[in-house]
Amino acid sequence: MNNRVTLKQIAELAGVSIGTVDRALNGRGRISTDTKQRILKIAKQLDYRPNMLASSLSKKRKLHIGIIMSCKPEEFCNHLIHGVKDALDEISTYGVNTEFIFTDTLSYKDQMKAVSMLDTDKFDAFLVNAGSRSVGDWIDGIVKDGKSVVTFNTDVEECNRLCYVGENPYSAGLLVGNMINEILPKAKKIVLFMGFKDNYSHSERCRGVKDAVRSANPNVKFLELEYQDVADSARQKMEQVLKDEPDIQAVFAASATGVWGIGQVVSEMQKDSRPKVFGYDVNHKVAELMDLNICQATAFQDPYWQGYYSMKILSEHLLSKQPITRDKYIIRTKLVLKNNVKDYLLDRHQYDGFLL
Amino acid sequence: MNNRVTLKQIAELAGVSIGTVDRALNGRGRISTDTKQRILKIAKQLDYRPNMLASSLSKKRKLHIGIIMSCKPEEFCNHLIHGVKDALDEISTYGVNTEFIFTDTLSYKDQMKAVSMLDTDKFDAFLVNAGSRSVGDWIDGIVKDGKSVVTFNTDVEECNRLCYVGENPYSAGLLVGNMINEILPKAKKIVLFMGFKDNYSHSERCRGVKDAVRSANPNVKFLELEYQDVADSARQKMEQVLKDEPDIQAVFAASATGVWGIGQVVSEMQKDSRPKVFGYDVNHKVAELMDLNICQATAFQDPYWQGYYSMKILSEHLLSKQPITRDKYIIRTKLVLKNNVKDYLLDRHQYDGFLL
DNA sequence: CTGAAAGCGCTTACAG
DNA sequence: CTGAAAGCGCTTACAG
Repeated sequence: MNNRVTLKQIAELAGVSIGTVDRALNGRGRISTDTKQRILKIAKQLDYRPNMLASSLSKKRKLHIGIIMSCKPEEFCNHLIHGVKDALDEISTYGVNTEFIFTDTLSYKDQMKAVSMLDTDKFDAFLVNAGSRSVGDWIDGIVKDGKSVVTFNTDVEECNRLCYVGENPYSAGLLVGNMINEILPKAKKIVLFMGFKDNYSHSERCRGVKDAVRSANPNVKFLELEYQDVADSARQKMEQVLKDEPDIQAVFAASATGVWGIGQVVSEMQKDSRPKVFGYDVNHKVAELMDLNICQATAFQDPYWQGYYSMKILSEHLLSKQPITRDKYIIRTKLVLKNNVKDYLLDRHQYDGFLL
Repeated sequence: MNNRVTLKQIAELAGVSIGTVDRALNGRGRISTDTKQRILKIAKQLDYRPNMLASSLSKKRKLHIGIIMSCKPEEFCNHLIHGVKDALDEISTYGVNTEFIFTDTLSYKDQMKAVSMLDTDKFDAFLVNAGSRSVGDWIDGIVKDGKSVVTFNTDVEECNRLCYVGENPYSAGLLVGNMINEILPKAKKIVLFMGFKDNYSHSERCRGVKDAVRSANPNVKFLELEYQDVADSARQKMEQVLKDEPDIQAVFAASATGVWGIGQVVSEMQKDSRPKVFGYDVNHKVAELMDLNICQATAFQDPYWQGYYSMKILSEHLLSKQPITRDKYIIRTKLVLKNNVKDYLLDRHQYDGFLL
């Protein structure tokens, strides 16, 4: 509509039928090279841009997309889910529908168990929150069957996925490390807590923290601990490390679970002997610790938009047949302080008047 | 398509023509109340949701939207413009086109001069970067003519605009104030620089900074200065204030222009006598000052998404005839440190793999 | 290799 | 108050 050129206009100018114009423009069926060239030239001259509405309406396509992800912790995963669903709402009239395949954790075992019971033939594509490197093999198999896969929230680089949509955990770690430098420019000893040392996101976040702190403060010492992503375990490890090393000035925990366990211990300490706590992710417990000045800063991954854009990028690619141009679409991790943490505590991302 | 219910199916079930179903569902023309009720009931039972593609395709509507904004500083405004254009790309097949009305500044005078030469009858709606309170009167006149107005980037609350899309400058100020507290928990004297004291955004940002700092540090003293949003003016005021008050520990400037002027002066001082600088907005000069450890933190407004979503919200409202449900759509202002400032220095928002 | 025609789901005059 | 029909711009069998 508007002033835009249509197939019909091109057909008239070229003296052919609109079916032929379609063949020239979309490479369907057989067409002689010279009429094709003629039509292509006219289309370019007139700046023809196809009307996607009409195109979508006439090809009554059905796309079935599977979403493989964990459903807990709910406080985090619900944001991912809502993002995916909102994107789906925008494109469901184009014939896209989805099926969520939830697992309890992102472990290889859990994900493979869920996937093995799946009739993958029903699906045209998958969105996968790739929890572990080994999922890459499954993805490669799927891709070999001609299906498309986009990873989101966590990535597996060495596989044939189309692209990744999510944070860069190393950069996010640098940012938190930068904050530690601002608050404790002369820290001597810092403890880094990881849920699992071999969890890519956790270890990358810690690597970022270390690199940022070391670059400003080369003599700092780091201790690294694992808490199995369980708050009680973090609490116990924290108690132990405080006994062994009473002079630690800062603690970083790579997940909200760890922040909570550590925060419990710190809250029982004398105010002037407390180490500063730097966390990851936002939930009500973390917010509470920030309010008490126990946790100084945390990081927000924007899971809603990770879900939204992974879904949107995948389905637009499938619908338009246009190639995906980038390997990674990075959602920047945001630094959250006491004062703005409440802005990130939304039951659903867009509630309360916040958009981004 | 898909499994979704169509007008035709409803028509068959109700034993009427699809024209009648359309009249029932969309309140067009005359229709007897009982057939209307019957059709509405069936539609609800079947969960009928109109196919917006088909709807848009058949009503060959043309919407003309005017965008009133300043075109400088370019480093900032280009992000707004690109956001608006990208949103437009997504909806131009729905028959929306736009016209930019650029002014040199956001002053009432400049904006009214541009607007007075405008044939407002051509337009269905306006997006306006409302620079001053007085623009509200013009907006009210436009709205009285039956046109829709959305404000973006800066707001005028007391007028009949549909909604505002942009930052909350007071909250953003709180965030920067929070950062000052973390770095200088015992600051005694802080200078606040505003481009213009009666600029709403600038004064709100400063109010936020003050409130946040005072809540943690009640005895702090504030000095307030104006620099007419000119770097050289900021530089001179800074030199003067350092003479009068050599013991200032922190400076906040409410715009990038001010940060640059102030940063020049600070860079010429001895390292150990330098006050810490906290800024606003991101550009190459601010990034340079951060790299030199002169500016400790700055705030990022996300102008790209302000432009994108203001355009998207306005046009979706016009196209769908659905009411806008919120008065304000807030884009959260992000805290930027030395380490991540480069992630925000993009020629165009989505370049370099960053999405959000 | 090319054309004519039906159809996607909706809207909009036009009859009656 | 209601129906039948044309049309939005494109795609897709089906003829030729």
